[in-house]
Amino acid sequence: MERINFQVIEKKWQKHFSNKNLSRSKGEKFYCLEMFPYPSGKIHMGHVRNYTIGDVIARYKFLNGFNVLHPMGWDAFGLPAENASKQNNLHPKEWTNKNIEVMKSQLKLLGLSIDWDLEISTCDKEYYKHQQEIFIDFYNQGLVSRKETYVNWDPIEKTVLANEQVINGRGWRSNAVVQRKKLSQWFFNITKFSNELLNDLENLPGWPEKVKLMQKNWIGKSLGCEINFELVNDSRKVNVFTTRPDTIFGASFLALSVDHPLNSGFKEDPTFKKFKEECNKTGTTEEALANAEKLGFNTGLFAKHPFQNKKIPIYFANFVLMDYGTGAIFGCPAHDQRDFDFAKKYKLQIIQVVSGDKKNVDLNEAFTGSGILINSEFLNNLDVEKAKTKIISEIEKRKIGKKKTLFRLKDWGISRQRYWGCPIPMIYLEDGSVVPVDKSELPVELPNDIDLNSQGNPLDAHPNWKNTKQKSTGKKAVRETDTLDTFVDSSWYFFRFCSPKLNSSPFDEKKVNYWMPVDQYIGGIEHAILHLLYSRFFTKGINKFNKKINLKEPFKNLFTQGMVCHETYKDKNGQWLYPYEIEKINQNNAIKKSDKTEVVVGPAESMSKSKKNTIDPETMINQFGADAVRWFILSDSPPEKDVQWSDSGVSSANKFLQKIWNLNHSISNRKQNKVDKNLEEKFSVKVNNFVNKVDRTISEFRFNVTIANFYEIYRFLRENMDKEISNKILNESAVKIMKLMIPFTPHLAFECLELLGSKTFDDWPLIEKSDEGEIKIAVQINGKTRDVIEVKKDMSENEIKEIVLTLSKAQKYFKDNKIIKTIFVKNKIVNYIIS
RNA sequence: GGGCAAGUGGCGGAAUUGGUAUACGCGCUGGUCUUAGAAACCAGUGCCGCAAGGCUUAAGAGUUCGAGUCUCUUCUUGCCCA
Repeated sequence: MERINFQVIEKKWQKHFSNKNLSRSKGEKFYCLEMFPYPSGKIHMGHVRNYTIGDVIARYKFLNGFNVLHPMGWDAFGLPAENASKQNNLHPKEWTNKNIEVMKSQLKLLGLSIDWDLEISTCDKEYYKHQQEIFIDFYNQGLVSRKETYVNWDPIEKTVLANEQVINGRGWRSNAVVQRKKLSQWFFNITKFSNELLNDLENLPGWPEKVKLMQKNWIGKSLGCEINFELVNDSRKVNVFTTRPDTIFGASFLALSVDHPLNSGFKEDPTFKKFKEECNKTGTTEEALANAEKLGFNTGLFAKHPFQNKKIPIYFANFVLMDYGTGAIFGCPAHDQRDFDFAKKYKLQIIQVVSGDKKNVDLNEAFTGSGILINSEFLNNLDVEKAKTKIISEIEKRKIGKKKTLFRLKDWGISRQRYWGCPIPMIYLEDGSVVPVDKSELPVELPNDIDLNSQGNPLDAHPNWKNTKQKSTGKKAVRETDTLDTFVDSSWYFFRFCSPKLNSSPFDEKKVNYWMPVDQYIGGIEHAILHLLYSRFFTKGINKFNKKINLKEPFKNLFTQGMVCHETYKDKNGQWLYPYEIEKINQNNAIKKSDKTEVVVGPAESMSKSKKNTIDPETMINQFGADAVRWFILSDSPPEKDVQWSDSGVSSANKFLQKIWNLNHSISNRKQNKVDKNLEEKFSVKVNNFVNKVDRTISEFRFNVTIANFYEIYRFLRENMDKEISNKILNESAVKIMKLMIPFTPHLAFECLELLGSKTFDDWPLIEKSDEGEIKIAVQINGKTRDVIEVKKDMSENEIKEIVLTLSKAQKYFKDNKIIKTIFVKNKIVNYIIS
């Protein structure tokens, strides 16, 4: 058997790829982009899957005549670099660049069709200088603002923590109790585009419905109205927002946020102070608010019901927040669970105003379904939707409130008290004004000489850097020492790839108008909301101020691939073990290699360092070859679903690729024997059908099915090697099939094409429609399949009946029975209904 | 609690979208070759049954000549939102 050395051919063809990209002078453009990686150290299997999927698509499009852009870069700013620096005493820049070198070489081992001439890195000043320019443009467009908000503050680290860095109310590293602190922060006014971000989802048919739905829920548009409540014996008013104005006749209390202005009379009240403290302990997430025990502080004040002669008590409550709506609600216990819980606790009235059957019932919980209005004066007998419309128009007529749309989406806080990020290009003048840095001074460069072990933000502790002058006036100024959230870096990198070397501006509009939008974007579902929403916001922002850009959405088609999973292993002490530390005895049992003790085999979970269930891609490539790794990671599951890594799987991929080589070798050395034209024709038809199938399944992203097809065609070719088929036809067929394999296993495919003497390496086999003369049809009796017969295509019902009654296994069913009815579907089935 | 998915052999998964259920791969069993193992090759592998045959797509109903696919109910799992 002929053997092939994968290491040798992979090196050979990678050298060949390195001076080629997928661009063509002719052909429609196709921008294929995978989410760029964070340079954490080494690539992991998730990257392998993501970039293999992308490579298949990029190569497939190229082979089909498209002019393909397939770039790669590095999402290179971020906290891990700072942490690693403290541990290894290595500057974040050096740590990051070292990782980039390693990961780039690993990606090259995979044989990806990436055009490395376009490589960008977000921590490079040639990149972030343009980001600062865009920031200033956004600022000038009113898309940037400065606001005071509550943040998670770590008093030991003296820094702001992200929500996911707060564990059980403590800092993840310092273990200090996290405080809610009010800080002045920079924001992108993403809410200015709330409507567009929501409505334009409808123009994205190439996005998964799931992702669109998640974004829709995140933006959270709700229609409702504001109602002004007058107070009893008090000139102040409380403006309330509600999405259920139809339940106004069920209102039995008002609930206000502790930060509501009405608190002015209570600020010195010790009970109120204690209550407010209690409220601050409750988290701010919607989930925490819903689950927390409902607490109230009775103000002793009353509001007048706007439609009835009735007094309504006013409470401060822990489940109402100042930054949603107006910071005040009216409570309708019968139809909102939180209000219901609250009313039960404080013994407030529960008035049912919506009912499924027009009757009052004793409610055990809030009724939130739809129904008919009751106990509601002029709204009675209307359904919920009609009642909403009517009450809103009534409220507007009486000038006590107005219709209002509210979004759940909040502005995007972008200030981070970190060193390793893009400096925010703003300065503070002595007169208190805050202005952008002059564009001619960009970039505001990160200083290299910093002390990462200082407490708080290192930039704040760097006086030389911090103190500056305004260029135009020469006035003394202090720099903003916060850096940008790293989500900003990844919100426009796809623009930069269109002209990555351009120095004068962030991008060349002509190139952007040619290449954008990204035709196929590929990445993990975990970015379904934030990264994709922010990128859409940036595109809309750029579109707003740059009139040369005509682009509403950045990503035409989106594909979200599943994760790579692996079994987990624990030793008898409950310690996680790496796969290489254990030995499988059978499917469910394993032992530890070092001491032969028993190992608990856990279910497959997404690969993570903490569970030690990771497999190193480079080790696998060295052992089985890059083509086998690529092949396996696509073969076992549909790409959108999770895939379970298995060593036997990748090993069998390697064996199969070896067989493919061997087959091609046999074909190229085959001795010609007799030729049967008829047989040869049938053979060609089958090969053609296969080409069709592969083409279809690739375009549908069903690569696991494509690979199953390759196994079948291999077997078919193998079986026909000693049949009466000409060398010419066999060789042509093999060339076709190897071309189909280029997107999956480029090294092997090219090596085989060279062996077969192919003249071209950059085209796709013709998709010819071809008919098979003979087809199989199912013979059913009373709907059950009793036989399958092979007949000529398009054979008539009568001809088939003849065959069924004389030759098929089904004939016995007709002996004592009459045919009552026949259902005949040409070329598919015939079904006889018999008595 | 709400929304959205999904449920097919020992496992990963196919099924031309209402027309041969279990393709293909893994695993397993037997055989050939080999000093032995590995590799390679051949055969088998949904369940029950010696067989003929019967049963089978989470469970149950419905529509249909025909349902993994459509409808309803229930159960389970996953994700998102609360």
